[in-house]
Amino acid sequence: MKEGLGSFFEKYLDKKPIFKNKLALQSNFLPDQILHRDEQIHQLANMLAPTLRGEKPSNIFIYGQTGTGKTLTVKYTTQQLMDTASQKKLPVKVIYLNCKLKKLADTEYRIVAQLLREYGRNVPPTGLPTDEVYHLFFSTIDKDKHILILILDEVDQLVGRAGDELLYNLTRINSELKNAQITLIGISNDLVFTDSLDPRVKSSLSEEEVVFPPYNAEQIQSILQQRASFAFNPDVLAEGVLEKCAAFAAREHGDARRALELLRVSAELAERQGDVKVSIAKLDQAEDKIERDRVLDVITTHPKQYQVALFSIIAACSQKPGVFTGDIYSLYEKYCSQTGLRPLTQRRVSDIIAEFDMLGIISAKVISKGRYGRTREIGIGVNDAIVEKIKGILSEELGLSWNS
DNA sequence: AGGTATTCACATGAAACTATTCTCTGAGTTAGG
DNA sequence: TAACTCAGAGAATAGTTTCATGTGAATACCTGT
Repeated sequence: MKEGLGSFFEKYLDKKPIFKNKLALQSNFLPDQILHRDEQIHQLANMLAPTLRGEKPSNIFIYGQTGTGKTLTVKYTTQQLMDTASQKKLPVKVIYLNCKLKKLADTEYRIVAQLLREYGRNVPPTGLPTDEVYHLFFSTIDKDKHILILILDEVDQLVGRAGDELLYNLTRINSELKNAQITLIGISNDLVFTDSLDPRVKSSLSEEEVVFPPYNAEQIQSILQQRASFAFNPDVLAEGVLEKCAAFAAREHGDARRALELLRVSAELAERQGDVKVSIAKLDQAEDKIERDRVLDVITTHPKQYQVALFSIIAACSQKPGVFTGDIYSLYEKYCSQTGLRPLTQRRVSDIIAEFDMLGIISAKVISKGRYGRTREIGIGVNDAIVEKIKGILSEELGLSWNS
């Protein structure tokens, strides 16, 4: 047994590795050359340049769909800016915050707290009144003269969760600061989200705008090429893999992140299966695996109530197609009493169903059945193999069986 | 027949409530001088 | 008297519940032919 394992490891080491540098395929990898975004980089650089003369640049609003290189470009540009600034000893500070990160920067309080942390002041995660944190921030930031460029990634998430109060305060804060000045860079992939903003916030946040169009298949392919040359040892990619990968991602509104993930997972699969090459067939497997992992992860990390709800949905859907919210809810109540769980209200379950729909695990469409009311028509949103997996997990987690 | 009005079964929104986690404050307690 | 402890007050937040209002189209109900 021991020897078997030993030789396994030895073989493993002998094998020529597929990856040279796996990090290059991670979405936060910052290559020193960014392809197909020259124009946007140029615009950004122009907008931010006044910083170097000690003038506050306009606020900038950036939008484009997911995986179009927004974050990457902004990080790259500000990085360059910082390099120049620190060479010339100019007082510039760049802070990047991703508003989607739970528990870190998704509410007003947490953002200000996080900013303070960037300035070296530790702030408790709770317990303090919000305005006290604001005051602290105020005095901290105004202590010495500098320009702060604050990048808020995925601002739409922040506004959806916490309202535009924070943005309003931040845009207004400049007039009250004596020394420091703040410039906001908002990044969003929701094009219509600015409509829901307070008009004052909207106009001051988007003094300047930069748009990131989706990549086309060709561009994605060259991006993949670039990353692949970093990430892989030569000759591990089979003919046509990059092409297919690019085509696949281009189909989904030019999302480069997807393409990179697909490529990475394919290679991981190949490596694990002991192949020396990444074949085209691996791409399909990888696509499957990504989807499955995503779904299963969602299920196992959600609380019991969600699981019972999903259990009910699957149970109902496997009986007959075209299931409605009411059916689900009564089933749900039944299963709740079986498991000894206190059932949630229908209002809540309705939201849970909507959430599962968002996650793509089920498909729920609001339809009107005329005289017979308005409800959601619910169906399963993933393929059968995954459903079977889900069934297994759920019945184990909940201790319910599928035949009642 | 053609046109309105109803009506159903929830959807969708907003506000209020609950439980949890955390800080801060100040009264009471302790130990040392 | 200074240092320490510990309960209670206040905050922020997530997850709900409660209450209120909205809604699309299949039917019921008219109306006039």
